Amino acid sequence: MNARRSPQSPAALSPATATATATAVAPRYRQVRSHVLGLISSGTLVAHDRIPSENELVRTLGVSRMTVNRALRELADDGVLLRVSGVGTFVADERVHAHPLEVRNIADEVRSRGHAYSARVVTLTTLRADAALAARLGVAPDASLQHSSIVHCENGRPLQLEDRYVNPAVVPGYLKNDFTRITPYEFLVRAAPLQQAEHTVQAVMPDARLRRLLKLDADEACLLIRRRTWSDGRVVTAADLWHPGKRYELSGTFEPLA
Amino acid sequence: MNARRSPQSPAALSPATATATATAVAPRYRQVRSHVLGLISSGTLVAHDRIPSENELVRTLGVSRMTVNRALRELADDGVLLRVSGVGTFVADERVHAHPLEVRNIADEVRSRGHAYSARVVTLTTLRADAALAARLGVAPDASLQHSSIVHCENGRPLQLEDRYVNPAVVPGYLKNDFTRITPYEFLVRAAPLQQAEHTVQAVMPDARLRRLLKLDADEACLLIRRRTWSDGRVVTAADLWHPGKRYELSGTFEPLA
DNA sequence: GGTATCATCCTGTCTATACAGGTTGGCCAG
DNA sequence: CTGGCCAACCTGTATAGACAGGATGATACC
Repeated sequence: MNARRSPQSPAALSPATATATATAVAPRYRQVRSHVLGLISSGTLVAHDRIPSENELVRTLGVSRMTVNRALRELADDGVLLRVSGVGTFVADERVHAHPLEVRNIADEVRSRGHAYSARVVTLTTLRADAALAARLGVAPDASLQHSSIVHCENGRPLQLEDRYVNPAVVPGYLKNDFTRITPYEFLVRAAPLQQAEHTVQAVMPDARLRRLLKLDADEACLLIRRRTWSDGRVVTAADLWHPGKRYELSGTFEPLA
Repeated sequence: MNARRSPQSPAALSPATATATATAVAPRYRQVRSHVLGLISSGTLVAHDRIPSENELVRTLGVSRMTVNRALRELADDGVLLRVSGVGTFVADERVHAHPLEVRNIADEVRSRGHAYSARVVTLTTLRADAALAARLGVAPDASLQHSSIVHCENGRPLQLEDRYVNPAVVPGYLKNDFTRITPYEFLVRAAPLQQAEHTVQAVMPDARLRRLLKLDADEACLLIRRRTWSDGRVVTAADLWHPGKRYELSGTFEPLA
């Protein structure tokens, strides 16, 4: 079952090689990438659908096969597409997989998959560190900490609950941000250069709060990533990142230096 | 065949495409990648050093510039190199942003904590690959595979259930081992050098078998690490590593920048 | 019916060539 | 010495053409 035929494209992409239009034009392989992402985000193609073959895209978009190939290969690297040699290229299924313990901006990750990012702020508070938090952030017990609790969503579905504690002595003004417009990551990396990070990964059973905020199924486990980041030898922030077990996995390749 | 008669040069790479050697030859851009990684791991080049330009590598390695370009671009994407348009390509700083999951011997891990390691062999069987397993190991459906199911214990308590599938065409004699005396890891790294590994990490709910073998609490989630390792371009083994959520976590720390 | 073969399509890789635009260092004129 | 110009080099992108090898369906043969 091959399903959908190629949705007639409005012919070629940018004004071909019109030399230099005043404003910078995205590279062609980027335009091909956007075109395919558009087919997915518009709903024209959904998971498991076959996308037009490289040669079809060559004809409809008026670019060379190597250019199409690069666009599709990168989308496959990003997990958006699945390529099967000799068969075709398909829209990957929904399971989200992020890179191994990497410190990245979740909004960028979601957008790179061609999906809509949104955030919901659950709570923003200033609190006093208990013994565990004080040890985790390297501050005195009872020190003042800023705490945010934010749900990051992909296409409106919860992808991560982020419980974050920030040491105001290192980065002041954290709670003044509008976290529906800027992610904690974006603010913090600008405020304090990231120099060291520590991760732990655990599987946990969700409590009632988690089930509610992440809209979890009854029999769904949670992947918990706990992260601390340092700048200038001091802990900038500690975060608990909770992910729905059925829709999220870490993945990555490891290549020993030859 | 042999389209690529290579204009031989001093330190060319593989013997071009010598038809079908029994073992698959890595693509040329992969060989370029390995060559550059070798310069770094050998200490010939260190952080901030400039690496040979694309055209130099073209001359030294006897490949086309597009092939070199792909290798370097991918290494830059991985954060190994830093490319500056118009200037050159440099070895990047030590990585702060990513931490690969390493492949380690669980017996060493346990012993390094000063604890007693023991293993219980649950099953050892030869079986035929179904479609999913065939895809995972890159073999034909119905191909023969060797499977081991082993519980690794720390001080007598289950720490990991390892479900492992081995391609006997790559490493024969896997099931002949006494896995209470040698771990699958120890046998396999000796039989086939580890050249690449892929991991995914998920949180899952345990089924009855898992609860029994890992002696899990009723409300305990499971951390599932799925790993594939390659040698000479072929999948040596695929493993499902199940860990009790309450007693296991992955962790990693990144060194500060110089 | 079953089976073997072949044409066709697909992705994956590789090459040779080309042009763009940025950077750098040297050379020359003022 | 300074400033401007330019050649040489670098990466980034794009193209056309080619072959390899897997997958697939049609066709011819037994």
